[in-house]
Amino acid sequence: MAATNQPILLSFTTTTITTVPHLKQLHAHLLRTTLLPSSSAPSLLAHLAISSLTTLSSSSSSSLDYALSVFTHTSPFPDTPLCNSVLRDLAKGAHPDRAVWVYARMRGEGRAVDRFSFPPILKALARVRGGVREGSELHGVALKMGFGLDPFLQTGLVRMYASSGCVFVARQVFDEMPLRDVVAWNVMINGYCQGGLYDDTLLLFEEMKRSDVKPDKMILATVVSACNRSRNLSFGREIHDYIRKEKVEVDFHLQNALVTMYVNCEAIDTARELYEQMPLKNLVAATSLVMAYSKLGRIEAARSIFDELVDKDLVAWSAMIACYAESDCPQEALKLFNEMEILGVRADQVTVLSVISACAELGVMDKAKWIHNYVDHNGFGDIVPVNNALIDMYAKCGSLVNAREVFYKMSSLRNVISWTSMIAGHAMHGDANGAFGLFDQMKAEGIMPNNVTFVSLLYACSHVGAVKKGHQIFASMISEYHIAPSHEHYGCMVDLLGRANLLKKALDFIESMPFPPNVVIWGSLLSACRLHGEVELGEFAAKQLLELDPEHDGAQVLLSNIYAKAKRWEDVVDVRRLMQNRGVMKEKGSSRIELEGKVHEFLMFDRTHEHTKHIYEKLDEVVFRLKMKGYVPDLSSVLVDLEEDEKKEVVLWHSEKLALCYGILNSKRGSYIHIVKNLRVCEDCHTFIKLVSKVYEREIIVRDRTRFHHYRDGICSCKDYWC
DNA sequence: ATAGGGTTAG
Repeated sequence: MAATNQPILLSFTTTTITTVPHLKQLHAHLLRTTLLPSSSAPSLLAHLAISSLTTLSSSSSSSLDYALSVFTHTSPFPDTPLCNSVLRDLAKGAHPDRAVWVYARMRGEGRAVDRFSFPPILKALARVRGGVREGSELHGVALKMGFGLDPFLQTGLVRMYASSGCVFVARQVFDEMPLRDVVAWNVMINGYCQGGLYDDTLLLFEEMKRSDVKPDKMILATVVSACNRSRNLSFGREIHDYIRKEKVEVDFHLQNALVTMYVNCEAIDTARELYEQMPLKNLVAATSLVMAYSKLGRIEAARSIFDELVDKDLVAWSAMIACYAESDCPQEALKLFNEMEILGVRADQVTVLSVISACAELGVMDKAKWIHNYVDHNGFGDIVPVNNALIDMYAKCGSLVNAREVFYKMSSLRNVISWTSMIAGHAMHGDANGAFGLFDQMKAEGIMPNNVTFVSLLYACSHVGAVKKGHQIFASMISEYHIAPSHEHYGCMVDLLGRANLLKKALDFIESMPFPPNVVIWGSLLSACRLHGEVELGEFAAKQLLELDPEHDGAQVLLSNIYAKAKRWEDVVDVRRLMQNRGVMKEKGSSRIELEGKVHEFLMFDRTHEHTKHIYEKLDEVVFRLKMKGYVPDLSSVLVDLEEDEKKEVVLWHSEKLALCYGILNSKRGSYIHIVKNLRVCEDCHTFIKLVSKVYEREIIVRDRTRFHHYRDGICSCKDYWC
């Protein structure tokens, strides 16, 4: 027996135990063997349990608890130094509450606490919620034992109090310290920083510089991170200068803190320069750069940082996927998600939310169903924000039926965002009554609407021209719900009044605002003027808008539209020349169509599709047949003063018409055609698609920039109240 | 035998 046991024991004592099976195996051996001297077994076992605790302290709680039970069941109970070192490991691990537990066991077993016990327990208590209660008790115990002036104890107390939100008590202890070294200063400074007291952070740092303690790299990292959080670029730069002047060693953490600080203080070029100097690219710095470039819409810059990373973690992947999802590149987002999956990186909630919003933007039912299935099969199905995102996605993919299904399945989990997503969904499909009904139901269930709920409701009103109801909702928002209207609410009202051709009232409304109108508000008025051919007020609105944003392309496009409608070609030419001089580009219209799970994208005049020839032939045929039914191309949206024939071509080659013809080619009578357009559908295309739905007997669903149009038998769900 | 500092991000 001894001969077979010995080598196993030896192998256990010379290597670290890292897994529970290891420990269990050893435990079993020790319990079975009778040959070990009874006195040495417990101590050996306790040591081995410790060696496993070191690595297990950050793993799953069940593994940890097993090792802990081995530790606490050794007899006699482990002595104080042994317990102290266990406390140390537990305090820095993933389950600091277990340190508190061991401390309780220690006391219960009559083991004395010494000055070495306090720092680890305090550290653990600093990381446990509500730990300050036991922490202050411990404070008293330590004072009674005469350790009051022990710098290790005091530093631990400062940290414990500060991280429990008791910064003032922490400061009191700090002020009582007879000797404050760089660690003590760091803990106090960090305490202010974590507590959001950035002014105090920087003040204390200044105070430290006046004392005889010299700042080191760690304290500088803390201070730089305070500059980051408080967006204090100038102080951050000063610290950076100090670091260079004093030749402080810039390690990983410090470099990281500097890059993050520059990124968040919108000094992205400086951040990039520093990043380029890093010998090893750190994930955190890289990810914050990716996110910063994403916010600026610089997709290629974000991607190049991302591509350089060798070991990408989930956050890096998620940031890049979100970058695409938020920058009008839903297909790239899905592609990247797929690559991530192939590499075996497991998505989390944040990733999934980005992917759902990419699917929403794409507007393709096939993909919507795919991600929904993914959600259900990967354990995200009960997460409220995920379900809310699914509701929004289905609405944006044209299916209120599916949106409702998700909504009803949520039952008791629904929150204000779930309801608001449903209301917004009905609004975008022009079902105002559905939206109002949901609102009543929501109130009946006691869910308080928020400002976004009201934006959605007003939006529903403006899509059907419900002027009276809109006023009513706007008033009740203020009086009943005490929500102060924001730019968005005023924008909806201006939109509502403007579309209803109450332009003067819209202007009055703008003038009644308690704060200056913004670009969006003037834009709403301007587009209403375009709709109703109102030149004078349109010019006024455009002038106001361009004063706020001289680069605004939409204003110039709309203004030239108004002039074109009034056949004021010289004015059109002037505006266009202005646009060209300023390099203003009109966003190109594009339309997507989904056929058998494949997405085809068309631009205006597009001739790149493999079936271009057939598509244009079909277009000729469709135009011919529609003309027989009385279709006359409406040229009023054409900006340029061309010959009539040329204008016709410009109108007929709009991307949605090309997509539609491709759809007719590839579908049968009685089927659905689903198109997503990035801009608004023009008036001519609107008429054109209505006629196609009748002549070719197709149901056509078009999502444009602001809403859905369901065309069937020559009629559109928007009842032509749109634009 | 055993003690105090920076892990940041969506």
